[in-house]
This record gives sequence, structure tokens and C-alpha cells, in this order.
Amino acid sequence: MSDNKPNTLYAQILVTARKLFWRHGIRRVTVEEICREAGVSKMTFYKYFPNKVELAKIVYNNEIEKGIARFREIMHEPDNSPLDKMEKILLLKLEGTNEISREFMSDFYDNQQLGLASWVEKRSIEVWKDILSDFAEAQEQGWFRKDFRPEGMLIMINKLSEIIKDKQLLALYDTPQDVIMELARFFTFGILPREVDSKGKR
Amino acid sequence: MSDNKPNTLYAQILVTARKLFWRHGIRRVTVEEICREAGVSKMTFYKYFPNKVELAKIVYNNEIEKGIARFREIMHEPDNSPLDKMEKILLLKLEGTNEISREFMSDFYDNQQLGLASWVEKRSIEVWKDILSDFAEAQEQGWFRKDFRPEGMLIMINKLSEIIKDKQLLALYDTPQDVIMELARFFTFGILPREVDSKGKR
DNA sequence: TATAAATATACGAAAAGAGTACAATCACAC
DNA sequence: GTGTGATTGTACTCTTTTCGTATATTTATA
Repeated sequence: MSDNKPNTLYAQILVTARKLFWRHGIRRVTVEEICREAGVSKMTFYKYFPNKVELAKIVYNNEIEKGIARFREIMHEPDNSPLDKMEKILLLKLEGTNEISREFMSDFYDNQQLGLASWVEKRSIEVWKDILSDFAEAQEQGWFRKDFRPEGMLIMINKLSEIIKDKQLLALYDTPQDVIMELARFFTFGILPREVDSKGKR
Repeated sequence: MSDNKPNTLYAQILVTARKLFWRHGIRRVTVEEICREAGVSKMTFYKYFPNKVELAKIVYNNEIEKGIARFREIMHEPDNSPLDKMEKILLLKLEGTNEISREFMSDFYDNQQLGLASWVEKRSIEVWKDILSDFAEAQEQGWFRKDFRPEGMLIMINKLSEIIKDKQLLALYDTPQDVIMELARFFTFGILPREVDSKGKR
């Protein structure tokens, strides 16, 4: 029924909605506007999506899934050293490929009436589990210290991505990439099992 | 009556409105939102401004005036060589200090009903005259070729500011500033009266 | 304490947005 | 060509949002 292949009307609506939601959030964007921008009639919209909020959920889900995919890719790439992985994950954050627009998210949380906040809550627990299992796997393979707790690491990664954007810090280095490399190095060698320490060098 | 000094409620509303209009345009922003963000009651809003559209006009005017002021400053600074002036004007454009948000402007033009488009039209003719008189003055002082037409130059400056942002061009130079310098040099020496050519060097 | 300024709340009127119905149109297989 | 399903455009109702104002209350200040 709902053709989610690219170059379909379904997809057109989806990318248009993402673009608009990203810039202005959900509440500021109207269904008619999405239709106009996507070059699609309102009837077609309601054929594929029940309403704006459900569309927003789908957009959100797609984005999360894209993030996870990229993340998993990095984690499972065998040629990556732990240092490489750390660097790439931080880069992912920095580039914002993995980041969801503030305008978008604040609408998710503000409109409590719609129950979006609790929905995100539930959804992010699933994602969390997903990512943690990846870390656990990596841990079994000896990528990380046995007693290292992945939960804490995820929180730190988020904190780190804030640090990366810090202007004062940026002023100390030539490029954002340099900051990332520095942080990744600093971070990684505090996590690695001692025997693997040497492997992390590049 | 309408206290337009900073740190007044009037000014608070103005800067808040500008911020919101800049990001989302006029139609997406509500009066109540401006009030909430500015920490001001709705009654106070309507004390100082008749309505949202008039507020938008004031925001627009202020911005234009700020742009003209900076422009005039550059044009009248006696220590500036023509090359310097050109460079600084292009820089002004690049930094976006002088640029008005697209979201904002498109609302001005789209809502034909409100007559904003024609209002902007009228307003920009005045501004145009203003700037052109500055150029004429500069021309009398021998900054430019006698047969040079300032109208064409303004159009070219706008075109140039687009060129500056061109990514392919940026790739050829180390920094945007380099592009500007190059363009300013190129542009200026085609405009100067021949006798002044040497003065333009730096 | 008097006075002006600002706020909070509530309200009716107007406008915008959501979602649906239906006839007209388009695209394409047969 | 004809028929079929997908898509559009228009028009409409119903709901929500937004506007602008009225009124009573609070705050700040001289």
C-alpha cells in the first residue's frame, strides 16, 4: 500500500516534510504547505498519511534509523581501530547527519497534549537498547575494558559533541577535525583494554 | 510615546520580533509568541505596535537603515582607498550583516493581500536614491570614472555577493576573504579613473 | 499614598487549518 | 480507442488558532 520507495509521491511528501519540519518544527508547518511544496494534492497526502503528527513520527523514525545504521556501520567496520571508530562517531555527531533539528524536537516535547513526548521516550528506549547491544558486542570482542559501562559512554559522547562545538576550544585548534582527533584519542585510550592499547595507535 | 531606546519594553519586543521573523518569517510567528519570548504582556505589545504587520515594517525599516548606515560609513571613511571600500562593501554582504532573512522577505512578498510588496517597492526606491546619491558624491570627488553608472554597479555588487558564496570558487582560494580581495581588486581597477589607478594599490 | 505602567485573564470575532466529498483529469495497460 | 485506477482541484464543514480588546489586578515609582 504505502510505497516507501524513492521517487514516489510518498517519498516526495516525506522529504518535503522533513525539510520543512527541520527548519520550522511541526506546529509551524501546515499540511497544505507540505502538499504545495511537494507538488501533491491534499487528497494524496491523506491517502498515505493519517495526519501531520503521524507523518512527523515517521520522519522522526526514519531519521533515528538512519542514525543507527550509520552508527552500526562504523561499529562493525572491521578495518576501523577503536580510535577510528571513536573519531568517526564523533564526526557523525559534528556533521549533524545524526542530529535532529531543535525546532523539530521542541515541538515533539512541547505539545504534551499529543503525547509525543512519551512516544519519543518509548522509542528512544528501544534505540538505546539497540545501540547498547552493539557496544556489548564490541566489548565481548575485547574492544573495550571489561568493566567499562557503555551507558556512561553514550552520555559522554553527547557531551563531547557539545564540547566539539565550543568556540573557545575551536580557537585552540586549526579545524574542528583537529579537535575531534584530539578528543577521540584522549577518550579512546581511557577505554581500551590495556593489552589493546598499542593497536589503537595510527 | 513610543520609547525606542534600548532596554525598554519597546526595544525588547523589537529585538525578539526580529529574531523570530528572521528564522521563521512573519506568518509563522504569532503576536502571543513574540510577547512570551520578549517577556511582555499582550496589552503592552498593542500599546506600542498597532499589529504584527506594522511591527514587521518597523523591523524591516530598522534593518535597511542599519545597512545604509554601515554602507555610508564605509563610503565616507576618508582613509579608505576605493579598493578598501569595495572590499569592505563586499565583506558587509558576505557577513550577512546587511542581508535580510529570506523567510522574512518571502512573507513580505507572498502576502500580496497586505500590500507589503508594494510597500517594500516604494521603500526600496527611497533607499536606492539614497545610496545612489552617495555614489554620485563619490563620483564627483573623482573616485570613479566620470562615465561610470552607479546603478549598474549596485546590481553587480549583488551579483558579486552571490559569486563570493559560490562553493567552486571558494575551493580555489584558502578563505572567503581571499575571494573577496581578489574580486574587489578585479572590480575596482575597472572602475577607477585612470589617473587614480595607482592610488588603489595596497 | 497617588499615579502611571504593566500584567493576567477572559472574551468575541475573524482567520486559518484540518480533514472529507465529489467531479474532473491524467496516465497507462489492454 | 476504452476502461481503470491514481491523482488533482474545488468546495465545503468543523475545529482550532489567532487577533485585538475589555476589565480587574498587580507592580513600580515619585
